[in-house]
Amino acid sequence: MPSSNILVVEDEDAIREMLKMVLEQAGFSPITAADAEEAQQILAETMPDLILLDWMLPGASGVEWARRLKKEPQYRELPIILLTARGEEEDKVRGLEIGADDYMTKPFSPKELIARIRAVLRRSGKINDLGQITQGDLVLDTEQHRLSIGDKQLEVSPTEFRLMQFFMTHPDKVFNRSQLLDQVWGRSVYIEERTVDVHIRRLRKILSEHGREDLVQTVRGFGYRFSVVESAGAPL
Amino acid sequence: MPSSNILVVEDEDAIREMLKMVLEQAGFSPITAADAEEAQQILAETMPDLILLDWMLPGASGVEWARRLKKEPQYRELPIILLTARGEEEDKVRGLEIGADDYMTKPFSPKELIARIRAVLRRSGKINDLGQITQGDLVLDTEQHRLSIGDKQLEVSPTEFRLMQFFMTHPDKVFNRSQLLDQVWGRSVYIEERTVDVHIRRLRKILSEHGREDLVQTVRGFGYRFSVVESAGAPL
DNA sequence: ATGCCATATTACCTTTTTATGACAAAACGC
DNA sequence: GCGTTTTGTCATAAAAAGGTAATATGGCAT
Repeated sequence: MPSSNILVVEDEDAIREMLKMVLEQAGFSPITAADAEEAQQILAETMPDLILLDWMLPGASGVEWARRLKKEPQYRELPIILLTARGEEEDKVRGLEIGADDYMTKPFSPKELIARIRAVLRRSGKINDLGQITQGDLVLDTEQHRLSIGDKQLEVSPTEFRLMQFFMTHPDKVFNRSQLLDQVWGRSVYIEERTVDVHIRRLRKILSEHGREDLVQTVRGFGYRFSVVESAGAPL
Repeated sequence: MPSSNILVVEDEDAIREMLKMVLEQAGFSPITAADAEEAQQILAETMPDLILLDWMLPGASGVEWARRLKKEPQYRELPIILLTARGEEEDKVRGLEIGADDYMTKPFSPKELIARIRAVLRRSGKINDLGQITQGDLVLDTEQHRLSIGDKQLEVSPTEFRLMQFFMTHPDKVFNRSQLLDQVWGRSVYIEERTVDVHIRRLRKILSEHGREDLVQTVRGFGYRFSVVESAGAPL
Protein backbone atom coordinates (compact mmCIF):
# COMPACT_ATOMS: atom_id res chain seq x y z
CA MET A 1 0.00 0.00 0.00
CA PRO A 2 1.56 3.27 -1.07
CA SER A 3 1.70 5.72 1.79
CA SER A 4 -0.61 8.69 1.87
CA ASN A 5 0.72 11.99 0.64
CA ILE A 6 0.28 14.78 3.11
CA LEU A 7 0.67 18.33 1.93
CA VAL A 8 2.02 20.42 4.77
CA VAL A 9 1.51 24.15 4.47
CA GLU A 10 3.32 25.98 7.23
CA ASP A 11 5.45 29.09 7.09
CA GLU A 12 7.63 28.57 10.11
CA ASP A 13 10.65 26.55 9.02
CA ALA A 14 11.14 24.83 12.33
CA ILE A 15 7.60 23.61 12.64
CA ARG A 16 7.45 22.60 9.01
CA GLU A 17 10.53 20.45 9.37
CA MET A 18 9.26 18.99 12.58
CA LEU A 19 5.99 18.05 10.93
CA LYS A 20 7.82 16.53 8.02
CA MET A 21 9.83 14.34 10.31
CA VAL A 22 6.91 13.26 12.38
CA LEU A 23 4.91 12.37 9.30
CA GLU A 24 7.71 10.41 7.72
CA GLN A 25 8.21 8.62 10.95
CA ALA A 26 4.58 7.58 10.87
CA GLY A 27 4.88 6.25 7.38
CA PHE A 28 3.31 9.10 5.49
CA SER A 29 4.84 10.93 2.57
CA PRO A 30 4.90 14.60 3.41
CA ILE A 31 5.28 17.32 0.80
CA THR A 32 5.92 20.73 2.25
CA ALA A 33 5.06 24.26 1.24
CA ALA A 34 5.83 27.51 3.01
CA ASP A 35 2.83 29.44 1.83
CA ALA A 36 -0.44 29.19 -0.04
CA GLU A 37 1.14 30.05 -3.34
CA GLU A 38 3.68 27.30 -3.14
CA ALA A 39 1.00 24.92 -1.99
CA GLN A 40 -1.07 25.84 -4.99
CA GLN A 41 1.78 24.96 -7.29
CA ILE A 42 2.19 21.61 -5.67
CA LEU A 43 -1.51 20.96 -6.00
CA ALA A 44 -1.26 21.57 -9.70
CA GLU A 45 1.22 18.74 -9.96
CA THR A 46 0.10 16.18 -7.49
CA MET A 47 -3.06 15.44 -5.60
CA PRO A 48 -2.32 14.80 -1.94
CA ASP A 49 -4.53 12.68 0.24
CA LEU A 50 -4.77 15.29 2.93
CA ILE A 51 -3.67 18.83 3.70
CA LEU A 52 -2.21 19.99 6.97
CA LEU A 53 -2.73 23.71 6.94
CA ASP A 54 -1.51 26.43 9.21
CA TRP A 55 -4.23 28.86 10.13
CA MET A 56 -2.01 31.90 9.97
CA LEU A 57 0.01 32.17 6.83
CA PRO A 58 1.78 35.17 5.36
CA GLY A 59 0.13 36.62 2.30
CA ALA A 60 -3.10 34.90 1.52
CA SER A 61 -4.20 33.46 4.82
CA GLY A 62 -4.44 29.71 5.06
CA VAL A 63 -8.09 29.89 5.80
CA GLU A 64 -8.77 32.05 2.80
CA TRP A 65 -6.94 29.60 0.60
CA ALA A 66 -8.82 26.69 2.07
CA ARG A 67 -12.09 28.40 1.44
CA ARG A 68 -11.20 28.87 -2.21
CA LEU A 69 -10.13 25.27 -2.47
CA LYS A 70 -13.37 24.00 -1.08
CA LYS A 71 -15.22 25.82 -3.81
CA GLU A 72 -13.47 23.89 -6.55
CA PRO A 73 -15.16 20.59 -7.19
CA GLN A 74 -11.94 18.72 -7.73
CA TYR A 75 -10.68 19.67 -4.31
CA ARG A 76 -13.91 19.64 -2.41
CA GLU A 77 -13.36 16.19 -1.01
CA LEU A 78 -9.75 16.78 -0.11
CA PRO A 79 -9.58 16.59 3.66
CA ILE A 80 -8.03 19.50 5.48
CA ILE A 81 -6.74 19.62 9.02
CA LEU A 82 -6.19 23.10 10.35
CA LEU A 83 -3.37 23.98 12.69
CA THR A 84 -3.62 26.99 14.89
CA ALA A 85 -1.77 28.56 17.73
CA ARG A 86 -4.83 29.68 19.54
CA GLY A 87 -7.48 27.37 20.77
CA GLU A 88 -10.36 29.75 20.63
CA GLU A 89 -13.75 28.33 20.06
CA GLU A 90 -14.60 31.03 17.62
CA ASP A 91 -11.70 30.04 15.41
CA LYS A 92 -12.68 26.48 15.62
CA VAL A 93 -16.19 27.12 14.53
CA ARG A 94 -15.01 29.27 11.68
CA GLY A 95 -12.55 26.62 10.68
CA LEU A 96 -15.10 23.89 10.53
CA GLU A 97 -17.47 26.27 8.84
CA ILE A 98 -15.24 26.56 5.85
CA GLY A 99 -15.14 22.84 5.62
CA ALA A 100 -12.05 21.79 7.48
CA ASP A 101 -12.29 18.21 8.59
CA ASP A 102 -10.47 18.61 11.81
CA TYR A 103 -8.66 21.15 13.84
CA MET A 104 -5.62 21.07 16.06
CA THR A 105 -4.24 23.68 18.35
CA LYS A 106 -0.55 24.02 18.87
CA PRO A 107 1.21 22.76 20.70
CA PHE A 108 0.06 19.25 20.00
CA SER A 109 1.60 15.88 20.50
CA PRO A 110 2.88 14.08 17.42
CA LYS A 111 0.90 11.11 18.57
CA GLU A 112 -2.33 13.00 18.56
CA LEU A 113 -1.59 14.52 15.21
CA ILE A 114 -0.98 11.15 13.65
CA ALA A 115 -4.09 9.78 15.23
CA ARG A 116 -6.19 12.56 13.81
CA ILE A 117 -4.69 12.27 10.38
CA ARG A 118 -5.48 8.61 10.35
CA ALA A 119 -8.98 9.28 11.57
CA VAL A 120 -9.65 11.81 8.88
CA LEU A 121 -8.16 9.65 6.16
CA ARG A 122 -10.24 6.78 7.27
CA ARG A 123 -13.36 8.84 7.60
CA SER A 124 -12.93 10.14 4.10
CA GLY A 125 -13.26 6.59 2.92
CA LYS A 126 -10.09 6.79 0.92
CA ILE A 127 -11.72 7.19 -2.41
CA ASN A 128 -8.99 6.93 -4.96
CA ASP A 129 -8.86 8.52 -8.35
CA LEU A 130 -10.47 5.54 -10.02
CA GLY A 131 -13.72 5.98 -8.25
CA GLN A 132 -13.05 3.09 -5.98
CA ILE A 133 -13.77 2.94 -2.32
CA THR A 134 -11.50 0.79 -0.25
CA GLN A 135 -12.05 -0.55 3.22
CA GLY A 136 -9.62 -3.15 4.36
CA ASP A 137 -9.32 -5.57 1.49
CA LEU A 138 -12.80 -4.77 0.25
CA VAL A 139 -12.96 -2.71 -2.91
CA LEU A 140 -16.14 -1.20 -4.19
CA ASP A 141 -15.88 0.18 -7.66
CA THR A 142 -18.63 2.62 -8.45
CA GLU A 143 -17.70 2.89 -12.10
CA GLN A 144 -17.69 -0.81 -12.77
CA HIS A 145 -20.36 -1.33 -10.18
CA ARG A 146 -18.44 -4.13 -8.65
CA LEU A 147 -17.63 -5.25 -5.18
CA SER A 148 -14.62 -7.41 -4.63
CA ILE A 149 -12.26 -8.88 -2.12
CA GLY A 150 -8.86 -9.07 -3.67
CA ASP A 151 -9.59 -10.37 -7.13
CA LYS A 152 -12.70 -12.25 -6.13
CA GLN A 153 -15.96 -10.71 -7.25
CA LEU A 154 -18.84 -10.68 -4.81
CA GLU A 155 -22.28 -11.25 -6.24
CA VAL A 156 -24.52 -8.65 -4.69
CA SER A 157 -27.94 -7.45 -5.62
CA PRO A 158 -28.60 -3.76 -6.38
CA THR A 159 -29.87 -3.01 -2.91
CA GLU A 160 -27.03 -4.84 -1.31
CA PHE A 161 -24.62 -2.86 -3.42
CA ARG A 162 -26.09 0.45 -2.36
CA LEU A 163 -26.12 -0.63 1.24
CA MET A 164 -22.52 -1.67 1.01
CA GLN A 165 -21.57 1.53 -0.70
CA PHE A 166 -23.17 3.54 2.04
CA PHE A 167 -21.45 1.52 4.72
CA MET A 168 -18.07 1.75 3.09
CA THR A 169 -18.27 5.49 2.71
CA HIS A 170 -19.37 5.86 6.31
CA PRO A 171 -17.30 3.39 8.24
CA ASP A 172 -17.28 3.07 12.00
CA LYS A 173 -20.46 4.92 12.52
CA VAL A 174 -23.70 3.57 13.87
CA PHE A 175 -26.87 4.06 11.93
CA ASN A 176 -30.32 3.19 13.03
CA ARG A 177 -32.71 1.51 10.68
CA SER A 178 -34.50 4.69 9.86
CA GLN A 179 -31.31 6.39 8.81
CA LEU A 180 -30.33 3.46 6.67
CA LEU A 181 -33.69 3.46 4.97
CA ASP A 182 -33.35 7.16 4.28
CA GLN A 183 -29.83 6.90 2.99
CA VAL A 184 -29.91 3.68 1.09
CA TRP A 185 -33.50 3.36 -0.02
CA GLY A 186 -34.14 7.05 -0.27
CA ARG A 187 -36.26 9.27 1.84
CA SER A 188 -40.00 9.00 1.51
CA VAL A 189 -40.07 5.28 1.16
CA TYR A 190 -42.53 3.47 3.30
CA ILE A 191 -40.78 0.31 4.20
CA GLU A 192 -40.77 -1.70 7.37
CA GLU A 193 -37.73 -1.01 9.48
CA ARG A 194 -37.27 -4.71 10.01
CA THR A 195 -36.62 -5.07 6.33
CA VAL A 196 -33.25 -3.58 6.98
CA ASP A 197 -32.47 -6.59 9.15
CA VAL A 198 -33.16 -8.87 6.27
CA HIS A 199 -30.85 -7.07 3.92
CA ILE A 200 -28.19 -6.93 6.55
CA ARG A 201 -28.46 -10.66 6.84
CA ARG A 202 -28.16 -11.12 3.09
CA LEU A 203 -25.10 -8.92 3.04
CA ARG A 204 -23.56 -10.78 5.92
CA LYS A 205 -24.19 -14.06 4.22
CA ILE A 206 -22.33 -13.00 1.12
CA LEU A 207 -19.49 -11.55 3.11
CA SER A 208 -19.17 -14.59 5.29
CA GLU A 209 -18.97 -16.81 2.25
CA HIS A 210 -15.74 -15.02 1.63
CA GLY A 211 -14.52 -15.26 5.15
CA ARG A 212 -15.41 -11.78 6.28
CA GLU A 213 -17.41 -12.28 9.40
CA ASP A 214 -17.74 -9.18 11.47
CA LEU A 215 -17.77 -6.31 9.08
CA VAL A 216 -21.39 -5.48 9.67
CA GLN A 217 -21.93 -5.25 13.38
CA THR A 218 -25.12 -5.17 15.36
CA VAL A 219 -25.37 -2.40 17.87
CA ARG A 220 -28.20 -3.58 19.96
CA GLY A 221 -30.90 -1.07 20.57
CA PHE A 222 -29.55 1.25 17.91
CA GLY A 223 -28.81 -0.30 14.61
CA TYR A 224 -25.80 -1.37 12.63
CA ARG A 225 -22.23 -0.33 12.08
CA PHE A 226 -19.75 -1.21 9.40
CA SER A 227 -16.18 -1.44 10.51
CA VAL A 228 -13.06 -3.14 9.37
CA VAL A 229 -11.44 -2.81 12.75
CA GLU A 230 -11.85 -5.41 15.43
CA SER A 231 -14.97 -4.80 17.40
CA ALA A 232 -14.99 -7.40 20.07
CA GLY A 233 -13.35 -6.72 23.34
CA ALA A 234 -9.96 -8.17 22.83
CA PRO A 235 -9.28 -10.76 25.47
CA LEU A 236 -6.80 -9.58 28.02
CA MET B 1 -30.66 8.14 24.59
CA PRO B 2 -27.31 7.08 23.30
CA SER B 3 -25.68 10.45 23.03
CA SER B 4 -26.21 14.05 23.84
CA ASN B 5 -29.87 14.87 23.82
CA ILE B 6 -30.78 17.92 21.84
CA LEU B 7 -34.21 19.38 22.33
CA VAL B 8 -35.32 20.95 19.07
CA VAL B 9 -38.12 23.48 19.34
CA GLU B 10 -39.25 24.54 15.92
CA ASP B 11 -42.75 24.95 14.56
CA GLU B 12 -42.16 24.39 10.87
CA ASP B 13 -42.44 20.70 10.20
CA ALA B 14 -39.98 20.61 7.34
CA ILE B 15 -37.23 22.38 9.20
CA ARG B 16 -37.84 20.41 12.33
CA GLU B 17 -37.49 17.16 10.45
CA MET B 18 -34.41 18.39 8.67
CA LEU B 19 -32.82 19.34 11.96
CA LYS B 20 -33.70 15.99 13.40
CA MET B 21 -32.00 14.18 10.57
CA VAL B 22 -28.92 16.31 10.63
CA LEU B 23 -28.55 15.84 14.34
CA GLU B 24 -29.04 12.11 14.18
CA GLN B 25 -26.53 11.95 11.44
CA ALA B 26 -24.03 13.65 13.67
CA GLY B 27 -24.62 11.20 16.44
CA PHE B 28 -26.87 13.29 18.63
CA SER B 29 -30.25 12.26 19.91
CA PRO B 30 -32.75 14.88 18.95
CA ILE B 31 -36.09 15.23 20.68
CA THR B 32 -38.45 17.53 18.88
CA ALA B 33 -41.20 19.86 19.93
CA ALA B 34 -43.37 22.08 17.78
CA ASP B 35 -43.95 24.78 20.33
CA ALA B 36 -42.96 26.02 23.73
CA GLU B 37 -45.72 24.15 25.47
CA GLU B 38 -44.68 20.84 24.05
CA ALA B 39 -41.09 21.63 24.82
CA GLN B 40 -42.05 22.32 28.40
CA GLN B 41 -43.67 18.94 28.70
CA ILE B 42 -40.59 17.26 27.38
CA LEU B 43 -38.46 19.15 29.85
CA ALA B 44 -40.57 17.79 32.63
CA GLU B 45 -39.62 14.30 31.66
CA THR B 46 -36.10 14.45 30.49
CA MET B 47 -33.24 16.86 30.81
CA PRO B 48 -31.61 17.53 27.46
CA ASP B 49 -28.02 18.57 27.08
CA LEU B 50 -28.83 21.48 24.84
CA ILE B 51 -31.79 23.28 23.34
CA LEU B 52 -32.07 24.40 19.73
CA LEU B 53 -34.74 27.03 19.78
CA ASP B 54 -36.54 28.81 17.01
CA TRP B 55 -36.79 32.50 17.61
CA MET B 56 -40.27 32.83 16.27
CA LEU B 57 -42.74 30.39 17.66
CA PRO B 58 -46.50 30.47 17.64
CA GLY B 59 -48.10 31.19 20.97
CA ALA B 60 -45.57 31.95 23.63
CA SER B 61 -42.57 33.12 21.69
CA GLY B 62 -39.45 31.05 21.90
CA VAL B 63 -37.52 33.90 23.33
CA GLU B 64 -40.08 34.48 26.01
CA TRP B 65 -39.93 30.84 26.96
CA ALA B 66 -36.15 30.89 27.03
CA ARG B 67 -36.18 33.86 29.30
CA ARG B 68 -38.44 32.08 31.74
CA LEU B 69 -36.26 29.01 31.61
CA LYS B 70 -33.15 30.92 32.41
CA LYS B 71 -34.76 32.12 35.57
CA GLU B 72 -35.22 28.66 36.95
CA PRO B 73 -32.13 27.41 38.71
CA GLN B 74 -32.40 23.89 37.43
CA TYR B 75 -32.35 25.06 33.84
CA ARG B 76 -29.97 27.94 34.15
CA GLU B 77 -27.00 25.95 32.96
CA LEU B 78 -28.82 24.37 30.06
CA PRO B 79 -27.21 25.75 26.90
CA ILE B 80 -29.50 27.29 24.31
CA ILE B 81 -28.77 27.97 20.67
CA LEU B 82 -31.22 30.30 18.99
CA LEU B 83 -32.31 29.92 15.40
CA THR B 84 -33.69 32.81 13.48
CA ALA B 85 -34.68 33.59 9.93
CA ARG B 86 -33.42 37.10 10.02
CA GLY B 87 -29.88 38.02 10.66
CA GLU B 88 -30.51 41.30 12.32
CA GLU B 89 -28.01 42.46 14.81
CA GLU B 90 -30.76 43.73 17.01
CA ASP B 91 -32.17 40.24 17.38
CA LYS B 92 -28.80 38.83 18.01
CA VAL B 93 -28.10 41.20 20.82
CA ARG B 94 -31.43 40.52 22.41
CA GLY B 95 -30.91 36.83 22.01
CA LEU B 96 -27.58 36.78 23.71
CA GLU B 97 -28.95 39.13 26.30
CA ILE B 98 -31.44 36.62 27.53
CA GLY B 99 -28.68 34.12 27.98
CA ALA B 100 -28.56 32.18 24.74
CA ASP B 101 -25.19 30.57 24.26
CA ASP B 102 -25.05 30.96 20.54
CA TYR B 103 -27.07 32.19 17.69
CA MET B 104 -27.56 31.00 14.14
CA THR B 105 -29.34 32.62 11.26
CA LYS B 106 -31.15 30.53 8.71
CA PRO B 107 -30.21 29.28 6.31
CA PHE B 108 -27.19 27.59 7.78
CA SER B 109 -25.09 24.65 6.75
CA PRO B 110 -25.55 21.44 8.71
CA LYS B 111 -21.82 21.32 9.18
CA GLU B 112 -21.76 24.71 10.80
CA LEU B 113 -24.67 23.85 13.01
CA ILE B 114 -22.96 20.71 14.22
CA ALA B 115 -19.75 22.59 14.78
CA ARG B 116 -21.51 25.15 16.91
CA ILE B 117 -23.39 22.58 18.89
CA ARG B 118 -20.16 20.75 19.61
CA ALA B 119 -18.50 23.99 20.53
CA VAL B 120 -21.22 24.84 23.00
CA LEU B 121 -21.32 21.34 24.41
CA ARG B 122 -17.61 21.35 24.76
CA ARG B 123 -17.66 24.65 26.52
CA SER B 124 -20.03 23.10 28.99
CA GLY B 125 -17.60 20.26 29.37
CA LYS B 126 -19.58 17.53 27.71
CA ILE B 127 -17.87 16.49 24.57
CA ASN B 128 -14.65 16.85 22.66
CA ASP B 129 -13.83 17.81 19.09
CA LEU B 130 -14.60 14.43 17.67
CA GLY B 131 -17.80 13.86 19.50
CA GLN B 132 -16.06 11.76 22.07
CA ILE B 133 -16.16 11.95 25.78
CA THR B 134 -12.91 11.17 27.49
CA GLN B 135 -12.22 10.40 31.12
CA GLY B 136 -8.77 9.15 31.89
CA ASP B 137 -8.07 6.45 29.35
CA LEU B 138 -11.73 5.74 28.89
CA VAL B 139 -13.21 6.97 25.66
CA LEU B 140 -16.88 6.97 24.88
CA ASP B 141 -17.65 7.64 21.26
CA THR B 142 -21.23 8.59 20.63
CA GLU B 143 -20.98 8.45 16.87
CA GLN B 144 -19.54 5.00 16.77
CA HIS B 145 -21.40 4.07 19.88
CA ARG B 146 -18.37 2.53 21.36
CA LEU B 147 -16.79 2.51 24.75
CA SER B 148 -13.13 1.73 24.90
CA ILE B 149 -10.03 1.69 27.01
CA GLY B 150 -7.12 2.42 24.76
CA ASP B 151 -7.88 0.32 21.75
CA LYS B 152 -9.80 -2.31 23.63
CA GLN B 153 -13.53 -2.27 23.10
CA LEU B 154 -15.78 -2.78 26.07
CA GLU B 155 -18.95 -4.76 25.50
CA VAL B 156 -21.72 -2.91 27.22
CA SER B 157 -25.46 -3.14 26.93
CA PRO B 158 -27.56 -0.13 25.96
CA THR B 159 -28.41 0.76 29.53
CA GLU B 160 -24.84 0.35 30.63
CA PHE B 161 -23.78 2.59 27.81
CA ARG B 162 -26.20 5.32 28.83
CA LEU B 163 -25.20 4.98 32.43
CA MET B 164 -21.57 5.24 31.50
CA GLN B 165 -22.23 8.22 29.31
CA PHE B 166 -23.99 9.96 32.12
CA PHE B 167 -21.19 9.23 34.53
CA MET B 168 -18.51 10.33 32.12
CA THR B 169 -20.22 13.61 31.44
CA HIS B 170 -20.72 14.20 35.13
CA PRO B 171 -17.56 12.99 36.76
CA ASP B 172 -16.69 13.40 40.40
CA LYS B 173 -20.20 14.07 41.47
CA VAL B 174 -22.40 11.93 43.65
CA PHE B 175 -25.82 10.94 42.47
CA ASN B 176 -28.43 9.13 44.44
CA ARG B 177 -30.37 6.32 42.88
CA SER B 178 -33.36 8.45 42.13
CA GLN B 179 -31.28 10.96 40.22
CA LEU B 180 -29.63 8.24 38.23
CA LEU B 181 -32.99 6.75 37.35
CA ASP B 182 -34.22 10.14 36.21
CA GLN B 183 -31.19 10.92 34.16
CA VAL B 184 -30.33 7.59 32.68
CA TRP B 185 -33.66 5.85 32.45
CA GLY B 186 -35.66 9.01 32.00
CA ARG B 187 -38.14 10.55 34.33
CA SER B 188 -41.53 8.92 34.41
CA VAL B 189 -40.17 5.44 34.71
CA TYR B 190 -41.22 3.51 37.72
CA ILE B 191 -38.33 1.32 38.57
CA GLU B 192 -37.05 0.01 41.84
CA GLU B 193 -34.20 2.06 43.13
CA ARG B 194 -32.28 -1.08 43.93
CA THR B 195 -32.18 -1.84 40.26
CA VAL B 196 -29.56 0.84 39.95
CA ASP B 197 -27.32 -1.22 42.20
CA VAL B 198 -27.54 -4.10 39.82
CA HIS B 199 -26.58 -2.07 36.84
CA ILE B 200 -23.76 -0.48 38.75
CA ARG B 201 -22.52 -3.92 39.51
CA ARG B 202 -22.70 -4.97 35.89
CA LEU B 203 -20.78 -1.91 34.89
CA ARG B 204 -18.17 -2.52 37.55
CA LYS B 205 -17.78 -6.07 36.40
CA ILE B 206 -17.04 -5.03 32.86
CA LEU B 207 -14.66 -2.32 33.98
CA SER B 208 -12.84 -4.59 36.35
CA GLU B 209 -12.36 -7.12 33.59
CA HIS B 210 -10.22 -4.48 32.04
CA GLY B 211 -8.39 -3.62 35.19
CA ARG B 212 -10.34 -0.53 36.13
CA GLU B 213 -11.41 -1.11 39.66
CA ASP B 214 -12.56 2.00 41.38
CA LEU B 215 -14.11 4.15 38.75
CA VAL B 216 -17.61 3.73 40.08
CA GLN B 217 -17.53 4.44 43.76
CA THR B 218 -20.08 3.78 46.42
CA VAL B 219 -20.97 6.67 48.61
CA ARG B 220 -22.69 5.04 51.44
CA GLY B 221 -26.02 6.53 52.34
CA PHE B 222 -26.10 8.64 49.17
CA GLY B 223 -25.43 6.77 46.01
CA TYR B 224 -22.65 6.49 43.52
CA ARG B 225 -19.92 8.59 42.04
CA PHE B 226 -17.81 8.17 38.96
CA SER B 227 -14.27 9.40 39.18
CA VAL B 228 -11.01 8.72 37.48
CA VAL B 229 -8.96 10.31 40.20
CA GLU B 230 -7.70 8.23 43.05
CA SER B 231 -10.28 7.95 45.72
CA ALA B 232 -9.15 9.40 48.97
CA GLY B 233 -8.10 7.16 51.77
CA ALA B 234 -5.72 5.08 49.73
CA PRO B 235 -2.40 6.31 51.04
CA LEU B 236 0.50 5.34 48.87
C1' DA C 1 -20.57 -10.36 70.23
C1' DT C 2 -24.79 -8.85 68.25
C1' DG C 3 -28.24 -6.49 65.76
C1' DC C 4 -29.13 -3.33 62.25
C1' DC C 5 -28.85 -1.21 58.03
C1' DA C 6 -26.97 -0.34 53.43
C1' DT C 7 -24.81 -2.30 49.71
C1' DA C 8 -23.20 -6.37 46.93
C1' DT C 9 -24.15 -10.48 44.72
C1' DT C 10 -26.71 -14.04 42.78
C1' DA C 11 -30.34 -16.26 40.56
C1' DC C 12 -34.46 -16.11 38.11
C1' DC C 13 -38.02 -14.63 35.13
C1' DT C 14 -39.94 -11.32 31.70
C1' DT C 15 -39.52 -8.38 28.08
C1' DT C 16 -37.31 -6.57 24.23
C1' DT C 17 -34.64 -6.96 20.27
C1' DT C 18 -32.45 -9.26 16.58
C1' DA C 19 -31.75 -13.31 13.42
C1' DT C 20 -33.63 -16.57 10.43
C1' DG C 21 -36.44 -19.13 7.15
C1' DA C 22 -40.17 -19.12 4.14
C1' DC C 23 -43.23 -17.02 0.94
C1' DA C 24 -45.41 -14.02 -2.37
C1' DA C 25 -45.32 -9.91 -4.98
C1' DA C 26 -42.71 -7.13 -7.97
C1' DA C 27 -39.13 -6.24 -11.15
C1' DC C 28 -36.23 -7.79 -14.65
C1' DG C 29 -34.09 -10.02 -18.61
C1' DC C 30 -34.92 -12.42 -22.58
C1' DG D 1 -45.28 -13.75 -21.85
C1' DC D 2 -42.16 -16.72 -18.95
C1' DG D 3 -38.69 -18.03 -15.93
C1' DT D 4 -35.49 -15.92 -12.76
C1' DT D 5 -33.90 -12.74 -9.50
C1' DT D 6 -34.80 -9.42 -6.24
C1' DT D 7 -37.33 -7.51 -2.62
C1' DG D 8 -40.38 -6.76 1.16
C1' DT D 9 -43.07 -8.94 4.87
C1' DC D 10 -44.29 -12.06 8.19
C1' DA D 11 -43.96 -15.71 11.69
C1' DT D 12 -40.98 -17.80 14.59
C1' DA D 13 -36.61 -18.85 16.80
C1' DA D 14 -32.87 -17.29 19.31
C1' DA D 15 -30.38 -14.19 21.95
C1' DA D 16 -29.64 -10.42 24.84
C1' DA D 17 -30.92 -7.27 28.15
C1' DG D 18 -33.62 -5.61 31.90
C1' DG D 19 -35.88 -5.82 36.30
C1' DT D 20 -36.97 -8.02 40.70
C1' DA D 21 -36.44 -10.47 44.67
C1' DA D 22 -33.92 -13.25 47.74
C1' DT D 23 -29.65 -13.76 49.95
C1' DA D 24 -24.91 -12.63 51.31
C1' DT D 25 -21.70 -9.43 52.99
C1' DG D 26 -19.69 -5.77 55.49
C1' DG D 27 -19.45 -1.81 58.43
C1' DC D 28 -20.83 0.26 62.51
C1' DA D 29 -22.93 1.25 66.83
C1' DT D 30 -24.42 -0.71 70.89
